[in-house]
Amino acid sequence: LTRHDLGREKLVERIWEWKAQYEKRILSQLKQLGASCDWQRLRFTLDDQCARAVRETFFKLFADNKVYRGKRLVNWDTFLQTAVSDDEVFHEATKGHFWHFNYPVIGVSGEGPKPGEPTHVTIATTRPETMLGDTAVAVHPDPAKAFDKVSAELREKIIAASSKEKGELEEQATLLLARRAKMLPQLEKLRDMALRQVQLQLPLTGRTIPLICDEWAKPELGSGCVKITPAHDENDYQVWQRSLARKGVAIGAINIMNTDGTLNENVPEKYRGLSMKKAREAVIADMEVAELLVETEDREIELAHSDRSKTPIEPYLADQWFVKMDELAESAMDAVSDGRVKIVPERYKKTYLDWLSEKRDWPVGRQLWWGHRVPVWTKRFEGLSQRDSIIAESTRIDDAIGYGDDTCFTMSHDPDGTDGVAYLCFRVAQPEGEAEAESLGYIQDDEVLDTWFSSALWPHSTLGWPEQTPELAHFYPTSTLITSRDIITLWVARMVLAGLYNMNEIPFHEVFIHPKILDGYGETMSKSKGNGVDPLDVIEKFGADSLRFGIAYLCTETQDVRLPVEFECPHCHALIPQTKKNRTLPRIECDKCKQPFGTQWALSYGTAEDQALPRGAAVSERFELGRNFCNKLWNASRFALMNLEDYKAATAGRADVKTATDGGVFVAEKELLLEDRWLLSRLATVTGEVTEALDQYRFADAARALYGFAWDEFCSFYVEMVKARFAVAEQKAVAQRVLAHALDTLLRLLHPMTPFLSEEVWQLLAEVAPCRGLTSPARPAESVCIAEWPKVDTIWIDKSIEAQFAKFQTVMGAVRNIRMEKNIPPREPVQFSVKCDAETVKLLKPMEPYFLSMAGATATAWGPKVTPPERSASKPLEGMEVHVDISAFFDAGAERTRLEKERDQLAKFVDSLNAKLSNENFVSRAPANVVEEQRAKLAEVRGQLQSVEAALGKLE
RNA sequence: GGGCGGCUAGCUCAGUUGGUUAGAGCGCUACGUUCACACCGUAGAGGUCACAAGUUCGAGUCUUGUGUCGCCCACCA
Repeated sequence: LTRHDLGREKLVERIWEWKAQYEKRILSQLKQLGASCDWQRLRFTLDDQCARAVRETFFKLFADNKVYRGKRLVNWDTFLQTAVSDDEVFHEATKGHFWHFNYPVIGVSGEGPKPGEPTHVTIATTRPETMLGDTAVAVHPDPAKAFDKVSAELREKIIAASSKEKGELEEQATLLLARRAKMLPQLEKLRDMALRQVQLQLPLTGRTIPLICDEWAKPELGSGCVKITPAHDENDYQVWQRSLARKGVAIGAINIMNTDGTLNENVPEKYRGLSMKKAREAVIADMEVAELLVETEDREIELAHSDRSKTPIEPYLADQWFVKMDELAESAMDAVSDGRVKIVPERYKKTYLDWLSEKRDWPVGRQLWWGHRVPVWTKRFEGLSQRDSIIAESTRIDDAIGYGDDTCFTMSHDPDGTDGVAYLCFRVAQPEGEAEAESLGYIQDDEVLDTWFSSALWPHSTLGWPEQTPELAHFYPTSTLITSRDIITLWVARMVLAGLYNMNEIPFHEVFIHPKILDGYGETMSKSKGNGVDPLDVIEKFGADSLRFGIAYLCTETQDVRLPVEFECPHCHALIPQTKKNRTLPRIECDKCKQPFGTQWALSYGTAEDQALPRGAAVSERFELGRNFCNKLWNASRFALMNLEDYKAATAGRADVKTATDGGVFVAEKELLLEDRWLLSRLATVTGEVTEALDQYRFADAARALYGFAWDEFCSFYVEMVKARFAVAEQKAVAQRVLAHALDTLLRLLHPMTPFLSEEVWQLLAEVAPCRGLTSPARPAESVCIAEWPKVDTIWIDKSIEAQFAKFQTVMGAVRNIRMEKNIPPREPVQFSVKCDAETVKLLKPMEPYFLSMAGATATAWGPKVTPPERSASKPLEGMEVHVDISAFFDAGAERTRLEKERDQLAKFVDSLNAKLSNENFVSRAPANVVEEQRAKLAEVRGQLQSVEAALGKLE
């Protein structure tokens, strides 16, 4: 349905119906979540406020002389915005024809062509119907020069071209030369005719049009002459503009199209009311009858197409409201240049500044029927007397309303006389004033304002402007605007300039431009394409925190994100990939269970049967990451809570304690085990990383840091280790305190990304451990969302502790690795020994219980003099050797294979290091520390290689 | 046509100021359900970092060019 089918009132009614449907859905979902919302009140408040602010702004601009009436070409989507039926619009995308027409020459003041001059000018067009709006035919002002220029360009191309393309290009050059020889005299003759202002007969219309000179005519194409239709073609429009700027012949512009896509009263009667497509047929037929159709040529043509209807766009000339941008744009540029508004990432500053620097006036009118209507009433006048009476009337209207500040009256005159238009603008809706104006013959403008006009006011209009509300005073300017890059110019720039204009103050301090989510094919998700995911479906399937965390995880600085979409079969829960084909279908059959289900389209254009089908959700597997993570967190939290039942807070003020950053106290330092100090160090480091990442809008970095820490360090190591300590009475209390504290901090850090989960655990944690904290045990906030953001406890950050712990992890990894490679059954106990220095022994010996619980391995010996058992699998590590006794599983062949593989790898590494170090350039030019590092590495790896070779030798 | 960005494992993406043998999740392979978690655990396989030239002792990282995909703007950045 188009607006013409319905009429304005019905259309608006329909839109409200659609809105109401959406609201109902949202409301019911809010209810399910237990939320309440006075939606009606909110909606009307916002709508009223918005309308008021729009009118106020427009009035200010109008009174400030920043609004004017101008002309521009509007790209008209004939299919979507007009009443013509589907078969009356052009659908061909690239196939088309060139029609060659002859326009008779009637010379200067009708005396006909001079002897030797052509009697006809031939033009070619892909859109014959537009000839009814022609206002000139153009020929190049200097065809010889134009030919030379094209030839020169072609020659440059030939030089740069590959040999394959060369032949073709050279052929083109030859043709061009031949054409030049043949056509130049004729074109120069036409140019001379244009200079003496020769007129042509425009067939079918009875009008005469001038032959003019303009660079748009291309001597190398067609006949070298081009018809000019300024009201329906962008390039012709430019020709018109140039002709106005030049002295001499100024051509006109005739719009031949109604807004419903039919021809208007500016064409001869027989064509009026025809659609453009029908008019084309008629024009061609009539030209043929008049014997002015020279030939028809098949051609591939490029036309601008509407993104939505896929039909070609019909440009047409329209009178429009413009807002002058010079001062406004300047103010918005300054705000960013001098840093009052900071754009993140910074490269988008360029987009913003470049666009504004053009200071192109903003056409604010739109030929739609929904939106804020332009609050201007107009009345045409002819002659001075009418003009004077209109001025008198305007005073009367003012009087009728009673306050003159709220109306603004201006007039514009036609360029050529005393006729013109009077404009009345009302500041606020004034039924009496408007009625008075209408009774005097004023008509309200039919256009509505660009949607970005009201959007530009968003930061202050939503806070009640133009009233000076407390909200406005408190919240304006806001802190950060978060948006997508494709509306930096449309929205961000305009919000800044509107804010500065209305409020005299920027609307926000920072603008964060986030990446954009695309579908699996790299296309922008959109409702009309049907390739989106419904966040509500994602929440239904994966959970709200999973969605939120998943999005944060994807929010990297540079990249757009591809999100392959799948339908979830409501019957068997299989996932069916969304394809370009199935994404617009109202019903789909499941690949797996072969049962049909409905999609989001079932409601809009499915049959009743489709609508009755259960709906398949549109989701993406990429949110599994978030779901798994949340699940992991939940289970780890459950474990912690279970084991904190007899938790006792630490007592403050003990003498033998480590003093923390803020002077508070915890447990004795000597009570803390290596793993505690490792965890606290990591926790402090990660807190710093997350805080910094969030401060800089690096959401993915924050999410990744938390994911890695929570899963690989907190769960996989600390929680695993703490299990063993809970079994030992005297170790339990300290472990509990550290665990409670770590979980507490982790929840605070996670809260921005997993608010529901962290809040739930926070509440449960408060039950078992109401008083917690490292430095000064205290009762935390009653909700995590108001809990203080964790500070970085730098006192715990200890790189040497982390390095020591890494040693433990490496040995653990080596033992596990050997177990797997030797196919030792998981529950089979093994024994191992480690050759290492005395310091490492001190470090690792206390960890023996963990080797048992986490790798099923018992240590038999530690120290520098350890020798491998008779039948063992060995692994060289940095400064250590791990030997696992595998007498029960010994397989000499397999062990040899493993060692040989290891040897080859190490040998390769040694070679590459050797090569580097024997390169004199490297040794002399690289920084000393880098060279030293490489040397140390080489020594280390050589040692490892030797031990592998020794183990191999022993096997023999 | 101009501007911006992407191209790294089968897929989706990280990769700081150039410096060890380039990482993660999913998927894949093998093994494992007994004490938080199979939405799990342990281990493993998998990469000519789009291509070409250059700078450098050394390039995924810097420079230039080419290809390709995407977005924005298009008489003008």
